[in-house]
Amino acid sequence: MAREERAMRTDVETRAGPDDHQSLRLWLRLLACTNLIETQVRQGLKAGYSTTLPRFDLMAQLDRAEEGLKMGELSRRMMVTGGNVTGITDMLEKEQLVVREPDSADRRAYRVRLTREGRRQFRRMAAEHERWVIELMDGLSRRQRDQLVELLGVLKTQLAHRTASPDPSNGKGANQ
Amino acid sequence: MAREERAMRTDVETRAGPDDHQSLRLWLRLLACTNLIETQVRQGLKAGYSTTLPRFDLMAQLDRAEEGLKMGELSRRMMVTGGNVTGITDMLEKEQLVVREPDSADRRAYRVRLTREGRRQFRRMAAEHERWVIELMDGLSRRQRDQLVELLGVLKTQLAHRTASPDPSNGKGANQ
DNA sequence: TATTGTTATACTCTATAACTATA
DNA sequence: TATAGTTATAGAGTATAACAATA
Repeated sequence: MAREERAMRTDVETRAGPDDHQSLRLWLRLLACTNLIETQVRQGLKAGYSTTLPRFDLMAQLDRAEEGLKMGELSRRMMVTGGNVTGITDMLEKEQLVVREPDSADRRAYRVRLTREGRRQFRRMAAEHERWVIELMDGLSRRQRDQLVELLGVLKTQLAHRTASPDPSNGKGANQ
Repeated sequence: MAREERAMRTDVETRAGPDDHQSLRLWLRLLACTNLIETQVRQGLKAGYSTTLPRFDLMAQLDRAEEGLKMGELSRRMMVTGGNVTGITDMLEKEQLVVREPDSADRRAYRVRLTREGRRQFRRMAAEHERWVIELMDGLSRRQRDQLVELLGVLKTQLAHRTASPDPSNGKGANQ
């Protein structure tokens, strides 16, 4: 009988040597924590809802956009190229969790929206997702979590400046 | 002429609402920071070395193992199933960056090692990788980085307990 | 001409499962 | 029987690039 292989990408920090630089250790630790949590979340989404993180992400974007979003807007928000959004939307539409509706102002465009079932399912997922996260984080004190949120906020701001737009002058817009 | 689509997975935090729970905000922020950095690193590895993070990871494991590692050991350390390690190793071997050598003690097994060229290239990559990371982190003060390393250490420890081995009694070992 | 979205293609990473050769 | 590693397969996610319809 076949062996069941099971593996989860989790602790990349094993590749840090003992005398590595502080920033490198920080990065590997950051990555390790993220992978540990992400693995759990992915498995939860798959086991409980047969869905994936990008699908969850797309639905999350729509959940906060009553009037729906155009494909290009989804693409930008998810930071993913247009073709991918088409693919994910196709799947979700086939499962009747989202619909494409014609955009009244631009006949090239659609507005993608959650269906009622889609919204219902997303809310359920999101609530459970939050419970997972809360549980995963509960080894930290409230104060420690606050500190982390704060420090990561600083880091994120710094990173955004460095990474956001390699060439903002290139305002080609949309799907890019 | 075709439009060049470019996208980087970066800021997932856009999916957080204003009144979300603290742990959820922490998680989304963690994910955002990691994605921002990871995107940069991936691009750097691709642009400068035509390689990927998993390949880098495998080479990093080997760099710290003078006598090489068996496939199963690589699999465990990288937290990836055996088939994947075979595939990545195949590619690296074809490029003469690693070699499989017969294991003297077990004729079923190989020891995978970096070639001289592989080690040379890895060291070069690793040095540049570290420079990228240092630069990405340098918006934080030394003290802030220390705090982060510390707090993430706590988090990681907690997570490891929760996630490490779903069933440690199952000592089937190896490729699993 | 430029933009919106789709299609087609290709590649990497991943898991599952069956298979082989040794142990 | 169990383990080491491979092979085969399948699927998701991603990017690139060309395309049709509309602006």
